[in-house]
Amino acid sequence: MRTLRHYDDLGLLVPSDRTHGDHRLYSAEDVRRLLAVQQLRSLGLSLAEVGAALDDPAFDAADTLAAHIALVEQRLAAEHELLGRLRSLRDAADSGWEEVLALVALTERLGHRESAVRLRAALDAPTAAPLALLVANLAAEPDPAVQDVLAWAVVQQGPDAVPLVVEHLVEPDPAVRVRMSIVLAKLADARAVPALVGLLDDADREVVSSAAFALGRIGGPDALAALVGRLGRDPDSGRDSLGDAIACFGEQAVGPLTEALAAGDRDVREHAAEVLGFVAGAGSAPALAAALADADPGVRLAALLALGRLEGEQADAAIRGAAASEEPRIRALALRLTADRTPPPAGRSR
Amino acid sequence: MRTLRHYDDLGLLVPSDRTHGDHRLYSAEDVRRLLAVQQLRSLGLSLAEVGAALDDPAFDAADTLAAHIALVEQRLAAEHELLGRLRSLRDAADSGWEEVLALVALTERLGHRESAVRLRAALDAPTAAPLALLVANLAAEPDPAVQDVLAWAVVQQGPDAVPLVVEHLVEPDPAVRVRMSIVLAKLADARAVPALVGLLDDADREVVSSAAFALGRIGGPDALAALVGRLGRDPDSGRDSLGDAIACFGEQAVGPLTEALAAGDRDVREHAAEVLGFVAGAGSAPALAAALADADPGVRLAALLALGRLEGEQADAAIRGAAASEEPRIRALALRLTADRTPPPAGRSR
DNA sequence: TTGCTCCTCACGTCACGTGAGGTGGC
DNA sequence: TTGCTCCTCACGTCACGTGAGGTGGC
Repeated sequence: MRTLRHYDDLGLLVPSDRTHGDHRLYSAEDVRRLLAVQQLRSLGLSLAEVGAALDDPAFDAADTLAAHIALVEQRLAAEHELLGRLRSLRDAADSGWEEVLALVALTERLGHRESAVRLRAALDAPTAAPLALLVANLAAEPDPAVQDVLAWAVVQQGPDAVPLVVEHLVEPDPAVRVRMSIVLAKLADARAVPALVGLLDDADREVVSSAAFALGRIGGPDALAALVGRLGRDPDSGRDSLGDAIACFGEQAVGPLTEALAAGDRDVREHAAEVLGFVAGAGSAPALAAALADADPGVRLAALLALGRLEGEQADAAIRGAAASEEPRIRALALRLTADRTPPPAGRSR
Repeated sequence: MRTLRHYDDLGLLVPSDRTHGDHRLYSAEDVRRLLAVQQLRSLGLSLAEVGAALDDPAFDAADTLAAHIALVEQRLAAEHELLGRLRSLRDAADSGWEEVLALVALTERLGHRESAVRLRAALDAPTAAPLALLVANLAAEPDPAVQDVLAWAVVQQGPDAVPLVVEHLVEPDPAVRVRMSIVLAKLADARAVPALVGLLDDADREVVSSAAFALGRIGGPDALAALVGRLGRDPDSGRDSLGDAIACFGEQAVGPLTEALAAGDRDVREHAAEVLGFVAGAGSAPALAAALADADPGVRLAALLALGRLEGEQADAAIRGAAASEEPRIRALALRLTADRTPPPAGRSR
């Protein structure tokens, strides 16, 4: 075996004896050392490192392994990125090397250090780039101007982009999750709903807001149910975006909101009442009128405020009723709302 | 730049002209070729492949890329495995190289092609091996005898093993998922519940069964709710394991099962009735008695059969009542059950 | 005596990096 | 004339693989 001679030459494993005919003779101890060498080599250490590990008492095991792990992690990340690039090129390769070269050139420009170059590349991209490349660069792009162009390019490609964009919703950088949510809002495709629903529990407020916004744009019962399920859970900062998103559903939202107003706990009921005030159409009035009798004063107040935002006879009647409440705060607010609600002139022409 | 001379030597990029002083002169065309070479190199192609790609029209782009992708995937997998080994060795490395060598040797023996060697290694392992190594080998082990020893060794290590075992619940091989579920059943730790609940929707029946079994052993309201949520969804083969698992909860299961019996759809109600017959204690009888009046004949029959498995006065009374049913099938079964239920001799001694 | 194993050089791998020593253009 | 760049060999990298030609033990 050549390897043994190589180790002998290096002085890594010198057989402790030779025969008369100069053949190498390995003792049991030599064999043990050989095993050790092979074991350390199987960890990816170089022969020099192996030699040091076995002979130099100052050569620390923990340090060496830690450094080696860092190195392997780095290699792994590089290979992973390369693999991603190769896969996104595979389809283009059917058209031959020119196509591959053009795409690699475009990729290089999209990853250029000068944002001006990236911007030019993004403007050129839609005609030539495969979707996966655009989406990957959108995720990695730091410059807002270039992001805009890439997002526009992705949205232009239509529904095919949805699964690719959804994959990036799990990226560690919250800004990327926000960006991708906004693109999904524009694509408005129901396949994005489950992943966006997952983001409603995100640790980052901006992410939650943009996911809620996207769910509002996409619509559908699942999205609505998930949004209503969030009611009452956000502190002030997140409430508005959630309400806006639910308001996108219009009349459809009245049913679930009414249920939440009837069955949820205090915070949920209060929030549901608030949001009902933003839902277009008169369907919300009965539920809000009923909520004026809620057990919790905060909910009663929120219901009255919401009624104040609604138009129509039912809301008028409920507010008039509240003006006779025993509760001073409710009474005062109801009177004020009544004053603001100039009744439409008789005949309602306009 | 040495690289240009190297490409010149190889004939990959020969400058189209030289100056009087023999300096290389690269034309615009040469520069384009250089860019192409660098682009293809950045994909990880060798210089020989790059040369062929640029010069040999028969050298297919799609084939080359596909082969290259396969190669990179293979390297990536190997690096990934190496990284796993290195990480599991990192902690041991504090004690020095001897410890590392011993662990590598043990790892080699645990991965040996002869199962006899692996068995010996597994028997030696508990005293020396870190948990992650045992768990990884348990997942990869093909021989049932060795699996048993490794599973035993993992269980011996107690609750620390739980997160490591849980990670392997997502492995592609269903047999591995089953094996890990069984280990989790023995560890009986609540941290495993969410992942096991996920396995209840697994495509593989055996996996679902073993996950249900493990959830039954672990217990807790979440596990119970998830199991009850599966009622009525499995074909015949999966029913028994689900019922057995729910039966592990004893009296605790009566409440959720009663709810399912009242509110679920036909299959759910029928299955809930069946399982109630296996839940120890008399708490099930009232719900089953009520289910004798279910709208669906299958549910009525299942409730009666379940009552037949229960002991106690309430069950007796319900069965006697059913013996007066207008439904021939119910009447016949009830009479038969009444005959089988010899009333306990007066005095109830023993 | 005949295969057979093992021996010692020594070149090749892959894509260059790095001097050593020399030369043309500003 | 003086730096400066570029030139041509040519060795080194990393862990061996692979002959070429020779020799000891069965």
